[in-house]
Amino acid sequence: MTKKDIIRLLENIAVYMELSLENPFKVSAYRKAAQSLETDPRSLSEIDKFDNIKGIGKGTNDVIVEYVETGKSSVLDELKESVPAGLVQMTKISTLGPKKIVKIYKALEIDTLEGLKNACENEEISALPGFGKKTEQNISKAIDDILTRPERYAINQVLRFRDLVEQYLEESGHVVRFDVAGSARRMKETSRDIDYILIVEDVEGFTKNILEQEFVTETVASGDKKLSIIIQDDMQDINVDFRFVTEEEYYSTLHHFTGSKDHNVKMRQIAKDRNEKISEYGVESNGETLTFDSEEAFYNHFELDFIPPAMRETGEETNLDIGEIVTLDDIKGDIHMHTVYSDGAFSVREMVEACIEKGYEYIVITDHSKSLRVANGLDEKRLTAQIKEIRQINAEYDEIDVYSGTEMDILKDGTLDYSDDMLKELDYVIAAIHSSFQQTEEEIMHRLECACRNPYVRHIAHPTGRLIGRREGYPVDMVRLMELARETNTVLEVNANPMRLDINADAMRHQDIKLTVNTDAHHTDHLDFMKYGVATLQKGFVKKDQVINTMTREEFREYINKQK
DNA sequence: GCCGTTTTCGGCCCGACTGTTTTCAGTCG
Repeated sequence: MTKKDIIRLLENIAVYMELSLENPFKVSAYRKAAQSLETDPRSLSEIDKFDNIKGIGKGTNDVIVEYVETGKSSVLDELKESVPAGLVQMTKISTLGPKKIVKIYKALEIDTLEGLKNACENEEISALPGFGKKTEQNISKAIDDILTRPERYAINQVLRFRDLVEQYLEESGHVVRFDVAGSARRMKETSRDIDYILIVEDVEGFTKNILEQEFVTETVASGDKKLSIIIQDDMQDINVDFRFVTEEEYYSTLHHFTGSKDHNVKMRQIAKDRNEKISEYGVESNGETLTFDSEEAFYNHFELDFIPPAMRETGEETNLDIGEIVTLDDIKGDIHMHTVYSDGAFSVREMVEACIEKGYEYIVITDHSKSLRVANGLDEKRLTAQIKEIRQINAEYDEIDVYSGTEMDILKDGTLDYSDDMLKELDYVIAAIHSSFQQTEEEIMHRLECACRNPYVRHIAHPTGRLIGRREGYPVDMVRLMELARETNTVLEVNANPMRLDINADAMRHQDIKLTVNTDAHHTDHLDFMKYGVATLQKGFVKKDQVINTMTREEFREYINKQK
Protein backbone atom coordinates (compact mmCIF):
# COMPACT_ATOMS: atom_id res chain seq x y z
CA MET A 1 0.00 0.00 0.00
CA THR A 2 1.21 3.50 -0.83
CA LYS A 3 0.06 7.03 -0.08
CA LYS A 4 -1.60 7.07 -3.49
CA ASP A 5 -3.94 4.25 -2.40
CA ILE A 6 -5.06 6.22 0.64
CA ILE A 7 -5.50 9.40 -1.40
CA ARG A 8 -7.65 7.46 -3.85
CA LEU A 9 -9.73 6.02 -0.99
CA LEU A 10 -10.43 9.46 0.50
CA GLU A 11 -11.36 10.91 -2.88
CA ASN A 12 -13.56 7.94 -3.57
CA ILE A 13 -15.37 8.41 -0.28
CA ALA A 14 -15.88 12.09 -1.14
CA VAL A 15 -17.58 11.21 -4.43
CA TYR A 16 -19.86 8.64 -2.80
CA MET A 17 -20.74 11.06 0.00
CA GLU A 18 -21.58 13.73 -2.55
CA LEU A 19 -23.99 11.27 -4.17
CA SER A 20 -25.46 10.54 -0.74
CA LEU A 21 -26.18 14.29 -0.61
CA GLU A 22 -24.00 14.63 2.47
CA ASN A 23 -23.10 18.03 3.89
CA PRO A 24 -20.88 19.60 1.17
CA PHE A 25 -18.39 20.76 3.79
CA LYS A 26 -17.99 17.22 5.04
CA VAL A 27 -17.37 16.12 1.47
CA SER A 28 -14.72 18.78 0.96
CA ALA A 29 -13.13 17.82 4.29
CA TYR A 30 -12.40 14.38 2.78
CA ARG A 31 -11.00 15.99 -0.36
CA LYS A 32 -8.90 18.31 1.78
CA ALA A 33 -7.55 15.37 3.78
CA ALA A 34 -6.54 13.65 0.52
CA GLN A 35 -4.87 16.85 -0.65
CA SER A 36 -2.98 17.28 2.63
CA LEU A 37 -1.65 13.76 2.37
CA GLU A 38 -0.53 14.38 -1.19
CA THR A 39 1.22 17.63 -0.27
CA ASP A 40 3.07 16.08 2.67
CA PRO A 41 6.63 15.40 1.50
CA ARG A 42 6.96 12.15 3.46
CA SER A 43 6.26 8.65 2.19
CA LEU A 44 3.69 6.44 3.88
CA SER A 45 6.23 4.63 6.06
CA GLU A 46 7.71 7.91 7.28
CA ILE A 47 4.39 9.21 8.64
CA ASP A 48 3.73 8.01 12.17
CA LYS A 49 0.64 10.04 13.11
CA PHE A 50 -1.76 11.07 10.36
CA ASP A 51 -3.80 13.49 12.46
CA ASN A 52 -0.71 15.62 13.04
CA ILE A 53 -1.14 16.66 9.43
CA LYS A 54 -3.24 19.79 8.98
CA GLY A 55 -6.50 18.88 7.27
CA ILE A 56 -6.62 15.40 8.81
CA GLY A 57 -8.66 15.18 12.00
CA LYS A 58 -10.19 12.43 14.05
CA GLY A 59 -12.72 11.24 11.44
CA THR A 60 -10.43 10.96 8.46
CA ASN A 61 -7.61 9.62 10.65
CA ASP A 62 -9.83 6.69 11.73
CA VAL A 63 -10.64 5.97 8.09
CA ILE A 64 -6.95 6.02 7.13
CA VAL A 65 -5.81 3.87 10.07
CA GLU A 66 -8.48 1.25 9.42
CA TYR A 67 -7.48 1.13 5.75
CA VAL A 68 -3.74 0.88 6.48
CA GLU A 69 -4.28 -1.88 9.04
CA THR A 70 -6.92 -3.99 7.29
CA GLY A 71 -6.85 -2.90 3.65
CA LYS A 72 -10.57 -2.16 4.00
CA SER A 73 -12.78 0.83 4.73
CA SER A 74 -16.09 0.32 6.47
CA VAL A 75 -17.06 3.92 5.66
CA LEU A 76 -16.65 3.33 1.94
CA ASP A 77 -18.28 -0.10 2.10
CA GLU A 78 -21.37 1.37 3.77
CA LEU A 79 -21.59 4.16 1.21
CA LYS A 80 -21.33 1.65 -1.60
CA GLU A 81 -24.35 -0.18 -0.24
CA SER A 82 -26.56 2.86 -0.58
CA VAL A 83 -25.08 4.38 -3.77
CA PRO A 84 -24.95 2.40 -7.03
CA ALA A 85 -21.48 2.45 -8.64
CA GLY A 86 -22.96 3.65 -11.93
CA LEU A 87 -23.80 7.01 -10.40
CA VAL A 88 -20.08 7.64 -9.88
CA GLN A 89 -19.63 7.33 -13.64
CA MET A 90 -22.29 9.98 -14.14
CA THR A 91 -20.34 12.59 -12.12
CA LYS A 92 -18.04 12.85 -15.13
CA ILE A 93 -20.86 14.27 -17.23
CA SER A 94 -20.46 18.04 -17.36
CA THR A 95 -23.54 20.07 -16.41
CA LEU A 96 -24.65 17.11 -14.30
CA GLY A 97 -23.88 17.34 -10.58
CA PRO A 98 -24.81 15.14 -7.63
CA LYS A 99 -28.23 16.72 -7.06
CA LYS A 100 -29.47 16.08 -10.58
CA ILE A 101 -27.93 12.62 -10.71
CA VAL A 102 -29.75 11.63 -7.53
CA LYS A 103 -33.04 13.13 -8.77
CA ILE A 104 -32.80 11.12 -11.97
CA TYR A 105 -31.88 7.98 -10.08
CA LYS A 106 -34.73 8.30 -7.61
CA ALA A 107 -37.32 9.05 -10.26
CA LEU A 108 -36.27 6.61 -12.98
CA GLU A 109 -33.88 4.17 -11.24
CA ILE A 110 -31.26 4.88 -13.88
CA ASP A 111 -27.76 3.97 -12.73
CA THR A 112 -25.67 3.57 -15.90
CA LEU A 113 -24.42 5.93 -18.62
CA GLU A 114 -26.15 3.78 -21.25
CA GLY A 115 -29.41 3.89 -19.32
CA LEU A 116 -29.15 7.66 -19.04
CA LYS A 117 -28.42 8.04 -22.74
CA ASN A 118 -31.47 5.92 -23.58
CA ALA A 119 -33.64 7.93 -21.20
CA CYS A 120 -32.57 11.12 -22.99
CA GLU A 121 -33.47 9.63 -26.34
CA ASN A 122 -36.86 8.50 -25.02
CA GLU A 123 -37.46 12.01 -23.64
CA GLU A 124 -37.88 10.65 -20.12
CA ILE A 125 -35.50 13.20 -18.61
CA SER A 126 -37.33 16.28 -19.92
CA ALA A 127 -40.51 14.88 -18.43
CA LEU A 128 -39.11 15.13 -14.89
CA PRO A 129 -39.93 18.21 -12.78
CA GLY A 130 -37.06 20.71 -12.84
CA PHE A 131 -35.67 19.25 -16.06
CA GLY A 132 -36.43 20.52 -19.53
CA LYS A 133 -35.65 19.88 -23.19
CA LYS A 134 -32.41 21.82 -23.05
CA THR A 135 -31.09 19.91 -20.03
CA GLU A 136 -31.91 16.64 -21.74
CA GLN A 137 -29.99 17.65 -24.87
CA ASN A 138 -27.04 18.84 -22.80
CA ILE A 139 -26.82 15.58 -20.90
CA SER A 140 -27.06 13.54 -24.08
CA LYS A 141 -24.31 15.58 -25.72
CA ALA A 142 -22.07 15.50 -22.63
CA ILE A 143 -22.29 11.70 -22.58
CA ASP A 144 -21.11 11.61 -26.20
CA ASP A 145 -18.29 14.01 -25.30
CA ILE A 146 -16.91 11.96 -22.42
CA LEU A 147 -16.84 8.93 -24.68
CA THR A 148 -14.84 10.75 -27.39
CA ARG A 149 -12.88 13.57 -25.71
CA PRO A 150 -9.73 12.99 -23.67
CA GLU A 151 -9.95 14.23 -20.09
CA ARG A 152 -6.70 16.14 -20.20
CA TYR A 153 -4.39 17.27 -22.98
CA ALA A 154 -0.60 17.04 -22.91
CA ILE A 155 1.14 20.43 -22.76
CA ASN A 156 2.39 20.04 -26.32
CA GLN A 157 -1.15 19.70 -27.64
CA VAL A 158 -2.27 22.60 -25.44
CA LEU A 159 0.44 24.75 -27.05
CA ARG A 160 -0.94 23.94 -30.50
CA PHE A 161 -4.43 24.98 -29.39
CA ARG A 162 -2.99 28.13 -27.86
CA ASP A 163 -1.23 29.08 -31.10
CA LEU A 164 -4.55 28.86 -32.90
CA VAL A 165 -6.39 31.06 -30.40
CA GLU A 166 -3.62 33.54 -29.70
CA GLN A 167 -2.95 34.19 -33.36
CA TYR A 168 -6.61 35.13 -33.66
CA LEU A 169 -6.55 37.31 -30.53
CA GLU A 170 -3.50 39.19 -31.79
CA GLU A 171 -4.85 39.77 -35.26
CA SER A 172 -8.59 40.22 -34.65
CA GLY A 173 -8.38 43.92 -33.77
CA HIS A 174 -10.94 43.41 -30.99
CA VAL A 175 -8.51 42.71 -28.17
CA VAL A 176 -6.70 45.41 -26.20
CA ARG A 177 -4.78 42.98 -24.00
CA PHE A 178 -4.86 39.31 -23.09
CA ASP A 179 -3.06 36.68 -21.05
CA VAL A 180 -3.51 32.96 -20.80
CA ALA A 181 -4.46 31.91 -17.27
CA GLY A 182 -5.26 28.59 -15.58
CA SER A 183 -3.14 25.47 -15.73
CA ALA A 184 -1.69 26.49 -19.11
CA ARG A 185 -0.15 29.58 -17.51
CA ARG A 186 1.09 27.44 -14.63
CA MET A 187 2.69 25.23 -17.32
CA LYS A 188 1.20 22.05 -15.98
CA GLU A 189 2.11 18.88 -17.87
CA THR A 190 -1.51 18.47 -18.85
CA SER A 191 -4.58 20.73 -18.96
CA ARG A 192 -8.28 20.09 -19.06
CA ASP A 193 -9.12 23.42 -20.70
CA ILE A 194 -7.57 26.79 -21.57
CA ASP A 195 -8.46 30.08 -19.89
CA TYR A 196 -7.86 33.63 -21.08
CA ILE A 197 -8.24 36.97 -19.36
CA LEU A 198 -8.84 39.82 -21.76
CA ILE A 199 -9.75 43.42 -22.22
CA VAL A 200 -11.91 44.00 -25.29
CA GLU A 201 -13.58 47.23 -26.28
CA ASP A 202 -16.83 45.59 -27.28
CA VAL A 203 -17.72 42.23 -25.76
CA GLU A 204 -20.66 41.67 -28.05
CA GLY A 205 -18.59 42.41 -31.16
CA PHE A 206 -15.75 40.20 -30.01
CA THR A 207 -18.11 37.33 -29.22
CA LYS A 208 -19.89 37.58 -32.53
CA ASN A 209 -16.60 37.67 -34.43
CA ILE A 210 -14.84 34.78 -32.70
CA LEU A 211 -17.91 32.57 -33.00
CA GLU A 212 -17.61 32.95 -36.75
CA GLN A 213 -14.06 31.55 -36.75
CA GLU A 214 -13.53 28.19 -38.34
CA PHE A 215 -11.81 26.68 -35.29
CA VAL A 216 -14.85 27.32 -33.06
CA THR A 217 -17.23 24.37 -33.07
CA GLU A 218 -19.57 25.11 -30.20
CA THR A 219 -20.69 27.74 -27.65
CA VAL A 220 -20.91 26.41 -24.11
CA ALA A 221 -21.83 29.67 -22.36
CA SER A 222 -21.91 33.29 -23.39
CA GLY A 223 -22.41 36.38 -21.23
CA ASP A 224 -21.10 39.87 -20.43
CA LYS A 225 -18.26 38.64 -18.28
CA LYS A 226 -17.42 35.30 -19.80
CA LEU A 227 -17.48 33.30 -23.00
CA SER A 228 -16.94 29.56 -23.06
CA ILE A 229 -16.44 27.73 -26.35
CA ILE A 230 -15.16 24.49 -27.82
CA ILE A 231 -12.41 24.81 -30.41
CA GLN A 232 -11.05 22.21 -32.79
CA ASP A 233 -7.61 21.50 -34.19
CA ASP A 234 -7.35 18.54 -36.60
CA MET A 235 -9.16 15.78 -34.80
CA GLN A 236 -9.05 17.02 -31.19
CA ASP A 237 -11.23 19.59 -29.45
CA ILE A 238 -10.90 21.48 -26.19
CA ASN A 239 -12.86 23.91 -24.01
CA VAL A 240 -11.61 27.51 -24.04
CA ASP A 241 -12.90 30.14 -21.59
CA PHE A 242 -12.54 33.91 -21.98
CA ARG A 243 -13.04 36.33 -19.07
CA PHE A 244 -13.74 39.93 -20.00
CA VAL A 245 -12.36 42.40 -17.48
CA THR A 246 -11.71 46.09 -17.03
CA GLU A 247 -8.26 47.66 -16.94
CA GLU A 248 -8.50 48.05 -13.13
CA GLU A 249 -9.52 44.45 -12.47
CA TYR A 250 -7.05 42.92 -14.89
CA TYR A 251 -4.34 41.62 -12.55
CA SER A 252 -6.71 40.59 -9.77
CA THR A 253 -8.69 38.53 -12.24
CA LEU A 254 -5.54 37.16 -13.87
CA HIS A 255 -4.32 36.02 -10.48
CA HIS A 256 -7.69 34.56 -9.58
CA PHE A 257 -8.02 32.51 -12.76
CA THR A 258 -4.39 31.45 -12.84
CA GLY A 259 -5.02 29.53 -9.63
CA SER A 260 -4.37 26.92 -8.57
CA LYS A 261 -7.44 26.56 -6.47
CA ASP A 262 -5.34 25.65 -3.45
CA HIS A 263 -3.01 28.58 -4.02
CA ASN A 264 -6.03 30.89 -4.06
CA VAL A 265 -7.42 29.34 -0.89
CA LYS A 266 -4.07 30.00 0.80
CA MET A 267 -3.97 33.59 -0.47
CA ARG A 268 -7.48 34.19 0.87
CA GLN A 269 -6.44 32.86 4.27
CA ILE A 270 -3.52 35.27 4.27
CA ALA A 271 -5.92 38.09 3.35
CA LYS A 272 -8.40 37.06 6.00
CA ASP A 273 -5.72 37.17 8.70
CA ARG A 274 -5.29 40.84 7.76
CA ASN A 275 -9.04 41.51 7.78
CA GLU A 276 -9.05 41.73 4.01
CA LYS A 277 -10.90 39.78 1.37
CA ILE A 278 -9.64 38.69 -2.05
CA SER A 279 -12.05 38.40 -4.93
CA GLU A 280 -11.47 38.21 -8.66
CA TYR A 281 -12.10 41.96 -8.80
CA GLY A 282 -9.59 43.08 -6.22
CA VAL A 283 -8.81 43.14 -2.53
CA GLU A 284 -11.42 44.47 -0.13
CA SER A 285 -9.70 46.42 2.60
CA ASN A 286 -11.43 48.78 5.05
CA GLY A 287 -14.54 48.92 2.90
CA GLU A 288 -12.79 49.82 -0.34
CA THR A 289 -11.68 47.59 -3.21
CA LEU A 290 -7.98 47.85 -4.01
CA THR A 291 -6.75 47.02 -7.49
CA PHE A 292 -3.18 46.55 -8.76
CA ASP A 293 -1.21 47.40 -11.86
CA SER A 294 0.77 44.16 -11.83
CA GLU A 295 0.63 40.74 -10.21
CA GLU A 296 3.83 41.67 -8.41
CA ALA A 297 2.03 44.59 -6.77
CA PHE A 298 -0.75 42.21 -5.76
CA TYR A 299 1.70 39.90 -3.98
CA ASN A 300 3.63 42.82 -2.49
CA HIS A 301 0.42 44.06 -0.93
CA PHE A 302 0.47 40.88 1.17
CA GLU A 303 4.19 41.30 1.86
CA LEU A 304 5.07 38.46 -0.46
CA ASP A 305 7.47 38.35 -3.40
CA PHE A 306 6.01 37.67 -6.85
CA ILE A 307 5.34 33.94 -7.03
CA PRO A 308 5.93 32.55 -10.53
CA PRO A 309 2.73 30.95 -11.91
CA ALA A 310 4.45 27.57 -12.25
CA MET A 311 4.90 27.44 -8.47
CA ARG A 312 1.31 28.21 -7.55
CA GLU A 313 0.06 24.77 -6.62
CA THR A 314 -0.47 23.73 -3.01
CA GLY A 315 -0.17 27.02 -1.13
CA GLU A 316 3.09 25.83 0.43
CA GLU A 317 4.87 28.19 -2.00
CA THR A 318 3.70 31.24 -0.02
CA ASN A 319 6.01 30.16 2.83
CA LEU A 320 9.18 29.96 0.72
CA ASP A 321 12.02 32.36 0.18
CA ILE A 322 11.15 32.95 -3.48
CA GLY A 323 14.31 34.97 -4.05
CA GLU A 324 16.41 31.81 -4.10
CA ILE A 325 14.25 29.97 -6.64
CA VAL A 326 15.64 29.80 -10.19
CA THR A 327 14.07 32.04 -12.85
CA LEU A 328 14.46 32.27 -16.61
CA ASP A 329 16.71 35.33 -16.20
CA ASP A 330 19.18 33.27 -14.16
CA ILE A 331 19.90 30.91 -17.07
CA LYS A 332 23.18 31.98 -18.68
CA GLY A 333 23.66 29.19 -21.18
CA ASP A 334 22.06 26.26 -22.95
CA ILE A 335 24.30 23.21 -22.77
CA HIS A 336 22.44 20.60 -24.78
CA MET A 337 21.65 21.24 -28.45
CA HIS A 338 22.01 19.64 -31.88
CA THR A 339 23.21 20.76 -35.30
CA VAL A 340 23.15 19.44 -38.86
CA TYR A 341 26.07 17.20 -37.91
CA SER A 342 23.46 14.83 -36.44
CA ASP A 343 19.68 15.44 -36.52
CA GLY A 344 19.50 19.21 -35.97
CA ALA A 345 18.21 21.62 -38.61
CA PHE A 346 20.88 24.34 -38.32
CA SER A 347 24.66 24.62 -38.51
CA VAL A 348 26.94 25.21 -35.53
CA ARG A 349 27.32 28.83 -36.56
CA GLU A 350 23.56 29.35 -36.89
CA MET A 351 22.96 27.88 -33.44
CA VAL A 352 25.71 30.09 -32.00
CA GLU A 353 24.18 33.22 -33.49
CA ALA A 354 20.69 32.30 -32.29
CA CYS A 355 22.10 31.84 -28.78
CA ILE A 356 23.90 35.18 -28.89
CA GLU A 357 20.53 36.66 -29.83
CA LYS A 358 19.07 35.10 -26.68
CA GLY A 359 21.79 36.73 -24.60
CA TYR A 360 23.54 33.53 -23.54
CA GLU A 361 27.12 33.71 -22.29
CA TYR A 362 28.04 30.14 -23.22
CA ILE A 363 26.66 27.09 -25.02
CA VAL A 364 27.68 23.50 -25.61
CA ILE A 365 27.12 21.78 -28.96
CA THR A 366 26.09 18.21 -28.19
CA ASP A 367 25.29 16.12 -31.23
CA HIS A 368 24.43 12.42 -31.09
CA SER A 369 27.03 9.66 -30.94
CA LYS A 370 27.76 6.99 -33.54
CA SER A 371 25.34 4.26 -32.38
CA LEU A 372 22.30 6.46 -32.84
CA ARG A 373 22.24 5.89 -36.59
CA VAL A 374 18.67 7.13 -37.08
CA ALA A 375 19.89 10.53 -35.91
CA ASN A 376 23.05 10.44 -38.01
CA GLY A 377 25.26 10.10 -34.91
CA LEU A 378 28.91 11.14 -35.27
CA ASP A 379 31.74 8.61 -35.46
CA GLU A 380 35.14 9.55 -34.04
CA LYS A 381 36.34 11.02 -37.30
CA ARG A 382 33.36 13.34 -37.76
CA LEU A 383 33.37 14.25 -34.08
CA THR A 384 37.06 15.21 -34.31
CA ALA A 385 36.27 17.40 -37.32
CA GLN A 386 33.38 19.02 -35.43
CA ILE A 387 35.60 19.76 -32.42
CA LYS A 388 37.97 21.56 -34.78
CA GLU A 389 35.16 23.60 -36.33
CA ILE A 390 33.80 24.56 -32.90
CA ARG A 391 37.25 25.74 -31.76
CA GLN A 392 37.48 27.99 -34.82
CA ILE A 393 34.00 29.41 -34.40
CA ASN A 394 34.62 29.97 -30.69
CA ALA A 395 37.67 32.06 -31.54
CA GLU A 396 35.56 34.29 -33.81
CA TYR A 397 32.95 35.36 -31.23
CA ASP A 398 33.80 37.52 -28.23
CA GLU A 399 30.30 37.64 -26.82
CA ILE A 400 29.89 33.91 -26.18
CA ASP A 401 31.90 30.80 -25.28
CA VAL A 402 31.16 27.83 -27.52
CA TYR A 403 32.15 24.43 -26.14
CA SER A 404 32.41 21.08 -27.87
CA GLY A 405 30.34 18.30 -26.41
CA THR A 406 28.35 15.21 -27.19
CA GLU A 407 25.08 13.58 -26.25
CA MET A 408 26.53 10.11 -26.07
CA ASP A 409 24.48 6.93 -26.04
CA ILE A 410 24.62 4.64 -23.05
CA LEU A 411 24.49 1.27 -24.80
CA LYS A 412 22.33 -1.70 -23.86
CA ASP A 413 24.94 -3.33 -21.64
CA GLY A 414 26.07 -0.11 -19.93
CA THR A 415 29.13 0.54 -22.08
CA LEU A 416 29.50 4.01 -23.52
CA ASP A 417 29.51 4.88 -27.20
CA TYR A 418 32.96 6.56 -27.21
CA SER A 419 36.20 5.52 -25.52
CA ASP A 420 37.65 7.62 -22.70
CA ASP A 421 40.41 8.63 -25.13
CA MET A 422 37.79 10.24 -27.36
CA LEU A 423 35.84 11.74 -24.47
CA LYS A 424 38.83 13.55 -23.03
CA GLU A 425 39.11 15.55 -26.27
CA LEU A 426 35.68 17.08 -25.59
CA ASP A 427 34.91 19.99 -23.30
CA TYR A 428 31.69 18.50 -22.01
CA VAL A 429 30.07 15.06 -22.08
CA ILE A 430 26.37 14.26 -21.72
CA ALA A 431 25.20 10.66 -21.56
CA ALA A 432 21.70 9.46 -22.39
CA ILE A 433 19.61 6.37 -22.99
CA HIS A 434 18.00 6.18 -26.44
CA SER A 435 17.51 2.43 -26.87
CA SER A 436 16.17 -0.74 -25.20
CA PHE A 437 13.49 1.07 -23.17
CA GLN A 438 11.83 -2.24 -22.39
CA GLN A 439 14.66 -3.38 -20.11
CA THR A 440 14.03 -4.04 -16.43
CA GLU A 441 14.61 -1.32 -13.85
CA GLU A 442 17.71 -3.20 -12.72
CA GLU A 443 19.20 -3.22 -16.22
CA ILE A 444 18.35 0.46 -16.78
CA MET A 445 19.85 1.44 -13.43
CA HIS A 446 23.01 -0.51 -14.28
CA ARG A 447 23.36 1.54 -17.48
CA LEU A 448 22.79 4.82 -15.66
CA GLU A 449 25.27 3.83 -12.96
CA CYS A 450 27.95 3.02 -15.57
CA ALA A 451 27.45 6.48 -17.07
CA CYS A 452 27.53 8.28 -13.71
CA ARG A 453 30.75 6.49 -12.73
CA ASN A 454 32.59 7.48 -15.91
CA PRO A 455 34.99 10.34 -15.06
CA TYR A 456 34.15 12.28 -18.24
CA VAL A 457 30.33 12.09 -18.11
CA ARG A 458 29.15 15.31 -16.49
CA HIS A 459 25.44 15.04 -17.00
CA ILE A 460 22.61 12.60 -17.73
CA ALA A 461 20.16 13.95 -20.31
CA HIS A 462 16.40 13.41 -20.02
CA PRO A 463 16.83 10.81 -17.27
CA THR A 464 13.38 9.21 -17.59
CA GLY A 465 13.02 9.10 -21.37
CA ARG A 466 9.31 9.83 -21.14
CA LEU A 467 7.27 11.72 -23.73
CA ILE A 468 4.28 13.32 -22.03
CA GLY A 469 1.03 11.84 -23.23
CA ARG A 470 2.86 9.56 -25.63
CA ARG A 471 5.14 7.11 -23.87
CA GLU A 472 5.94 6.30 -20.28
CA GLY A 473 9.74 6.22 -20.51
CA TYR A 474 11.99 3.47 -19.19
CA PRO A 475 11.83 2.25 -15.59
CA VAL A 476 14.06 4.41 -13.36
CA ASP A 477 14.55 4.36 -9.61
CA MET A 478 14.78 8.14 -9.28
CA VAL A 479 15.77 8.05 -5.61
CA ARG A 480 18.69 5.75 -6.43
CA LEU A 481 19.68 7.85 -9.44
CA MET A 482 19.77 10.97 -7.28
CA GLU A 483 21.99 9.17 -4.76
CA LEU A 484 24.30 8.12 -7.58
CA ALA A 485 24.35 11.63 -8.99
CA ARG A 486 25.26 13.05 -5.58
CA GLU A 487 27.95 10.43 -5.01
CA THR A 488 29.61 10.74 -8.44
CA ASN A 489 29.14 14.50 -8.85
CA THR A 490 26.97 13.96 -11.92
CA VAL A 491 24.36 16.51 -12.96
CA LEU A 492 20.79 15.50 -13.84
CA GLU A 493 18.96 17.28 -16.62
CA VAL A 494 15.49 18.69 -16.71
CA ASN A 495 14.84 18.59 -20.41
CA ALA A 496 12.91 21.72 -21.33
CA ASN A 497 11.19 20.25 -24.38
CA PRO A 498 7.47 20.40 -23.49
CA MET A 499 7.14 16.78 -24.57
CA ARG A 500 9.67 15.71 -21.92
CA LEU A 501 10.04 17.91 -18.82
CA ASP A 502 11.64 15.14 -16.86
CA ILE A 503 12.38 15.15 -13.89
CA ASN A 504 9.06 15.20 -12.06
CA ALA A 505 8.77 18.18 -9.70
CA ASP A 506 7.81 16.06 -6.68
CA ALA A 507 11.01 14.06 -7.09
CA MET A 508 13.17 17.20 -7.12
CA ARG A 509 11.50 19.02 -4.28
CA HIS A 510 13.75 19.63 -1.30
CA GLN A 511 16.52 17.46 -2.82
CA ASP A 512 20.04 18.81 -2.66
CA ILE A 513 21.42 17.69 -6.03
CA LYS A 514 22.98 19.45 -8.99
CA LEU A 515 20.66 19.97 -11.93
CA THR A 516 20.75 21.56 -15.35
CA VAL A 517 17.97 22.72 -17.63
CA ASN A 518 18.41 22.59 -21.39
CA THR A 519 16.31 22.76 -24.49
CA ASP A 520 17.91 19.88 -26.43
CA ALA A 521 17.17 22.18 -29.39
CA HIS A 522 17.10 20.62 -32.86
CA HIS A 523 15.96 23.94 -34.34
CA THR A 524 16.66 27.57 -33.39
CA ASP A 525 12.96 27.94 -32.48
CA HIS A 526 13.38 25.20 -29.88
CA LEU A 527 15.71 27.46 -27.89
CA ASP A 528 12.51 29.13 -26.63
CA PHE A 529 11.55 25.94 -24.77
CA MET A 530 13.76 27.04 -21.89
CA LYS A 531 10.79 28.61 -20.07
CA TYR A 532 9.07 25.23 -19.75
CA GLY A 533 12.16 23.68 -18.23
CA VAL A 534 12.57 26.55 -15.79
CA ALA A 535 8.88 26.24 -14.86
CA THR A 536 9.46 22.57 -14.09
CA LEU A 537 12.39 23.47 -11.81
CA GLN A 538 10.24 26.09 -10.10
CA LYS A 539 7.56 23.47 -9.44
CA GLY A 540 10.30 21.45 -7.73
CA PHE A 541 11.33 24.50 -5.61
CA VAL A 542 14.83 24.29 -7.11
CA LYS A 543 17.22 27.03 -6.03
CA LYS A 544 19.36 28.81 -8.58
CA ASP A 545 22.66 27.63 -7.06
CA GLN A 546 21.57 24.03 -7.69
CA VAL A 547 21.38 24.65 -11.43
CA ILE A 548 24.77 24.60 -13.18
CA ASN A 549 23.77 26.70 -16.15
CA THR A 550 23.10 29.68 -13.90
CA MET A 551 26.88 29.96 -13.59
CA THR A 552 28.49 33.06 -15.03
CA ARG A 553 30.69 32.76 -18.10
CA GLU A 554 33.84 32.69 -15.97
CA GLU A 555 32.45 30.22 -13.46
CA PHE A 556 31.38 27.89 -16.23
CA ARG A 557 34.80 28.10 -17.90
CA GLU A 558 36.41 27.16 -14.62
CA TYR A 559 33.95 24.29 -14.24
CA ILE A 560 34.84 22.99 -17.72
CA ASN A 561 38.54 23.18 -17.02
CA LYS A 562 38.21 21.29 -13.78
CA GLN A 563 37.88 17.50 -13.54
CA LYS A 564 34.36 16.32 -12.67
C1' DG B 1 -15.39 16.65 8.96
C1' DC B 2 -11.87 20.28 10.19
C1' DC B 3 -10.34 24.30 12.39
C1' DG B 4 -9.17 27.88 16.13
C1' DT B 5 -4.02 34.31 18.95
C1' DT B 6 -12.13 36.87 17.72
C1' DT B 7 -11.10 29.02 19.88
C1' DT B 8 -15.29 24.02 21.37
C1' DC B 9 -19.45 26.52 17.85
C1' DG B 10 -20.05 28.41 13.64
C1' DG B 11 -18.08 29.02 9.38
C1' DC B 12 -16.11 26.67 5.57
C1' DC B 13 -15.03 31.53 -1.57
C1' DC B 14 -18.36 33.11 -4.16
C1' DG B 15 -19.70 35.12 -8.68
C1' DA B 16 -21.22 33.91 -13.52
C1' DC B 17 -24.10 31.50 -16.24
C1' DT B 18 -27.84 28.24 -17.65
C1' DG B 19 -32.22 26.54 -17.52
C1' DT B 20 -36.43 26.16 -15.56
C1' DT B 21 -38.66 28.79 -13.23
C1' DT B 22 -41.74 33.25 -12.21
C1' DT B 23 -37.44 34.21 -8.17
C1' DC B 24 -33.91 30.59 -7.92
C1' DA B 25 -31.47 25.91 -7.89
C1' DG B 26 -27.65 23.66 -9.77
C1' DT B 27 -23.15 23.56 -11.67
C1' DC B 28 -18.67 25.24 -12.54
C1' DG B 29 -14.29 27.08 -11.73
